[in-house]
Amino acid sequence: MSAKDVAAKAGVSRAAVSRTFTPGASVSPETRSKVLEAAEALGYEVNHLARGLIRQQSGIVALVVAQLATPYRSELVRALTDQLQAAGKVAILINTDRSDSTVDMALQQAIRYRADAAIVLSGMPERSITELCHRNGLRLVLINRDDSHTSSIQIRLNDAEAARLGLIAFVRSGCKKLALATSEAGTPSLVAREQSFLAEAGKRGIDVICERYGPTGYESGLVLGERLLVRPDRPDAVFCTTDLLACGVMDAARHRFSLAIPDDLSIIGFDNIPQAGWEAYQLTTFTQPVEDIAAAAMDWLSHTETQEKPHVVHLTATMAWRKSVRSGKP
Amino acid sequence: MSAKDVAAKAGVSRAAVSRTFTPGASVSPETRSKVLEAAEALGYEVNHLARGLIRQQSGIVALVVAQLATPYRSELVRALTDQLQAAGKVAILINTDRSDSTVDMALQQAIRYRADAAIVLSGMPERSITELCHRNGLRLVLINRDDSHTSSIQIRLNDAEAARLGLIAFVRSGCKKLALATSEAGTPSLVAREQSFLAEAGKRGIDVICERYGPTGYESGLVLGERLLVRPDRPDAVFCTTDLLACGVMDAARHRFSLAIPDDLSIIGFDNIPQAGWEAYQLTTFTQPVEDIAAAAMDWLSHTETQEKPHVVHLTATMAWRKSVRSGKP
DNA sequence: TTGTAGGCGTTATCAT
DNA sequence: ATGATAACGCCTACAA
Repeated sequence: MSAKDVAAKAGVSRAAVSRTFTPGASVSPETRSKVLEAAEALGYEVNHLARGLIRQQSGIVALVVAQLATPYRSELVRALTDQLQAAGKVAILINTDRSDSTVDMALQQAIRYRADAAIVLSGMPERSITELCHRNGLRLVLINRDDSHTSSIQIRLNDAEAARLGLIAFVRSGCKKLALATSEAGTPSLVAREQSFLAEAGKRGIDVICERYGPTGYESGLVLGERLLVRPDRPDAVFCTTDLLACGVMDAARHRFSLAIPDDLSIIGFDNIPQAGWEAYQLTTFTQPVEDIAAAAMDWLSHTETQEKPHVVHLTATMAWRKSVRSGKP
Repeated sequence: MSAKDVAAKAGVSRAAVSRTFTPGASVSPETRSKVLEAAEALGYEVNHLARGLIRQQSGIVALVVAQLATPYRSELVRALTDQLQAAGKVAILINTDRSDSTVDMALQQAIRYRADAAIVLSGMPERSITELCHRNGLRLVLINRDDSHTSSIQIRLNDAEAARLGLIAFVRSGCKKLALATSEAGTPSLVAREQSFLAEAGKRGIDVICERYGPTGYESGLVLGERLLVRPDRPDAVFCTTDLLACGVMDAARHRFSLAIPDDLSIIGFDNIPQAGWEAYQLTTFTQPVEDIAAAAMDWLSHTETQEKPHVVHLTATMAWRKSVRSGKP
């Protein structure tokens, strides 16, 4: 089942077989068809391990991700694999849920398989590992990460501007008592949203109740909702740094406090996960441009000229208006 | 950055380097440490492409999946990659959303990278491709698929028994007018659930309204709910072959027909996706044993003795009682 | 325990 | 256009 076997069966040299499977190589139509026929008969498939070895590029791209089962993450991974495949590459998926140091482990694994690039969706690689990647010719795509380094690209969102718009929406709709709900994850994008919301409020002299709890998931939202709504100075608007948190807050408001949304409480989230559009939520939020993110990564990967200066791409999450913010005037 | 470089720096032979990185090889502690030191200094990592080439096993396992962004699928993929990594393997993710023939393309890709195995979560490989996999030593794990073949394992659920239990639950709670909602996907597990529900109803002389529409997602559930609830003989219980469909049906009932669940309408789903546990749904459903599924796959993969007889593993989805079925007596 | 030599399946270079 | 030959980086007898 190797090229040698095919060559023997077709009565040609191994080189001829190789050329047949190399786009743009010079083979006569006759030998080509002889080779193809023999390959078909033998069930031959080119060995990409061997090919990668000699070509010095494997065609492999590593996807480093935590919390894959989360709506936004799975959507992004889907978009990424989709576009990667369309470009003739193959994705290896590395899960970093177990421990925090595993982002570095993941990158090491990527190096061992001589991946052409690694796309990091979660966690933060150590500087030393980043360096190691660079030395091993592993290009890095950092999505919503902070650290920058040569031979890598960062893809960023307009988190700050979005959060600012969220605050303005609350103010315009006449909300008086504003709150912010976030998790303890402290990832760059979450922090950016939080700080920008707070900063804009401060600029306008508005007080914001700030609550922070647990991991970034639905259950944390439930807890955050409870904490916020039990207060004597109950807020009438909550900006959640994530849709999952927002869903939790909404459910807490409705089912534990019998509040109506948006009449008693306005909510804004971030990500625009599928559930945000479900009838039960109809959440006003910001859309993660997953296809654009994937496209930006692909675009940079296809530009093989390894620019030495760090590269940053800014993408924008646009507001998706639904029904979780009341439209009344002050 | 190859073993040769490390050997030179450490003043030993290439073989010594190789042995240092091969668990259970005989190296003296002194040479070992010399090698490790040199490797560290040079940033050396074993090339798994080359290793796979000579060992005849790459350590790669392909995950073939469609609709990755769906809650159940992403959960399963997470469990699979997790356990794969724990076993020292690496997962390549192949997305088959684009066209139907791409399951075969996916398997071809897996062969080209000399994957040790492929785990198929979606779609159905052609018989000829299955054969090709076998010839290329690619072991196949089929999850909830029909076709069987030598050198492959099937992992199945108790779909039929679960559906039967669902019907019994409806009957016991005094529901009179039963319905079944499913998609047009026609995958083996969906069909099994549907037919078993219908069969048990038939055995008891109960009529079931059967509605089928679109892909297996929330939006289809909305449509199915609408169709079912607009009927003059409106059902008071709906078995949905999937939680996503169930959520859609529930939302249609509540928001388009102002029905209360479970008082006016009882619902049972399947999968136990995270959303089924959300306060807004509290859906009674059947739990996909994702960790067990992954464990079963891993277990079979670790047994390297390639049994020639096709192997089938049966796992059970247990009922998760929540609040979408009324508990009243007839 | 250590080093030497051969081969895994490709592709690239160089003749022909 | 085709075929021989070297090389990619590694592992594994085999011999020392």
